[in-house]
Amino acid sequence: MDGPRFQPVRTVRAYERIVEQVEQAVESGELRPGERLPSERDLMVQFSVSRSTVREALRVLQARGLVRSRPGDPNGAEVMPFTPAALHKSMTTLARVDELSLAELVQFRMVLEGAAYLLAARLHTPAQLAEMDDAIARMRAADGYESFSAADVDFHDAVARASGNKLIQICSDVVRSIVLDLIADKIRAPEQRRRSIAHHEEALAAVRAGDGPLAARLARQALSDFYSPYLPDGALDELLE
Amino acid sequence: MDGPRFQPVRTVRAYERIVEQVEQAVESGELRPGERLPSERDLMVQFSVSRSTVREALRVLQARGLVRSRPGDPNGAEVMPFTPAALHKSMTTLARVDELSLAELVQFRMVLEGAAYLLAARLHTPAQLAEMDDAIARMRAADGYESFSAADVDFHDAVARASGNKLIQICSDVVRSIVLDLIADKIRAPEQRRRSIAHHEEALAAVRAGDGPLAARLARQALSDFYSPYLPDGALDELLE
DNA sequence: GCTAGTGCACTGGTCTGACCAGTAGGCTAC
DNA sequence: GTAGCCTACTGGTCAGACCAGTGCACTAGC
Repeated sequence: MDGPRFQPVRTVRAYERIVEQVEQAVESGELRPGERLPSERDLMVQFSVSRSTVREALRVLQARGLVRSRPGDPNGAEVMPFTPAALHKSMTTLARVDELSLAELVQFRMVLEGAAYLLAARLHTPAQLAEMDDAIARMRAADGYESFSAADVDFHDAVARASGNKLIQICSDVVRSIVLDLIADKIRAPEQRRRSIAHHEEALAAVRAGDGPLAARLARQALSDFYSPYLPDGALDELLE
Repeated sequence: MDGPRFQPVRTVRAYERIVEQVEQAVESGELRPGERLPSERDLMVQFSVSRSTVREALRVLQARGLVRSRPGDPNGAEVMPFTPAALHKSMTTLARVDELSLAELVQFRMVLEGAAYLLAARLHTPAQLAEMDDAIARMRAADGYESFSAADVDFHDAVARASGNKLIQICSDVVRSIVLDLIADKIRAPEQRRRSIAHHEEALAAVRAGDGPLAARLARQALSDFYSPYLPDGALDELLE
């Protein structure tokens, strides 16, 4: 049985080949964000396929967030700058299909935010600290849950950016929005906001002082406090050293 | 200017409506993995659209990993169990477009693996420990890079599973394969393998002893050692407390 | 001369109807 | 009873058509 090692043949659909080619052009930088693809009618000539096939390929590319098309646009589809939308979508699906529990999501947030604070404490710039100060000020001034939440998101985003790691930033953002979405219907007591602000201030002080481990621990603690009412008892304890 | 607050109208394409409906059916559990969608010709009747529109919707659903279709199948498209394939794809794209540096990816791995070890140290089962032992044995017995790498992956996967957090497990897996892919062309000295095995054994001992923080630190250290040759000096130091 | 308005030539979105190569399951011939 | 064929499906692809939009060049009015 040691004859020539044949590979299983993979029947490749025409539209997949188109997707591959365009994808590769984008990834190699040959096609840059903002540039335009030829029109569908041009593409069908270039790839010598029918328009349906071109369109199916474009649908896949669009689902992956690589291009966007607009009806009536005299140019072809636009190559998009990267957005975490596709990442967000697939993670949301993962969470919705109930493969993921809320506890797992919050745990993941604790891990990511902890890392973000740890890094931010060591790498922050004065401008980023100012952003965090500003966000906390807006949290304190907020007159409703919506404005409070917006400022809160801004704060966390500033920390994530200060971490210098875009992947941490993106994933934090995605997971945060999923978690907030899942508990959106639950009521948040205004009293919780005061405690939340205090937590943020403590963590920010640690960041400012350059004490990464402390900042990380405070961040995890704050998340645990905030979300434990929605979770089984002790679900997050493992991450609070 | 305080008239009725009009919402900007969003023109919804027909195929998007189909995607939404099917997606919702899958997420709500109305359609379970393994079940079949009606055939395209049936769907065009049910949605009262043309087959092209149905097909474009199916392409999007397929790109999201929700369904799969096979030519000639007398049943319709199959609803897929969740796979992180879509997640993997979008993260790979993110890395390929050069939005992400190798350093950021490895940093992210250090964060995730650290968390996995921390949790695994506290939650592991005897069976999972046995899997880790077995993987290390196979690493030691490996006669080539390929078998070594496979055993290595098994080890890390066992740890990730022992963490009890599927999101950590999936993301670790995705990021690991991306990183390995990025440095695949670089040569790994066999001498590195011995050191790697020693690192794994140390970390496993810490896991077995239930010392999560130690296991996490060792795991991060091991990753840092392994990848630092491919990275700018000090790129990972921030995560080694 | 310059601007405001109007066509027009294009775009993407959708539809219709057709053909092909596969597959599975029932039917027939052995 | 079984091996093999037949048929009625499937998804993949093609061709050609229509529509509602969009941007731009051109023109009519100032």
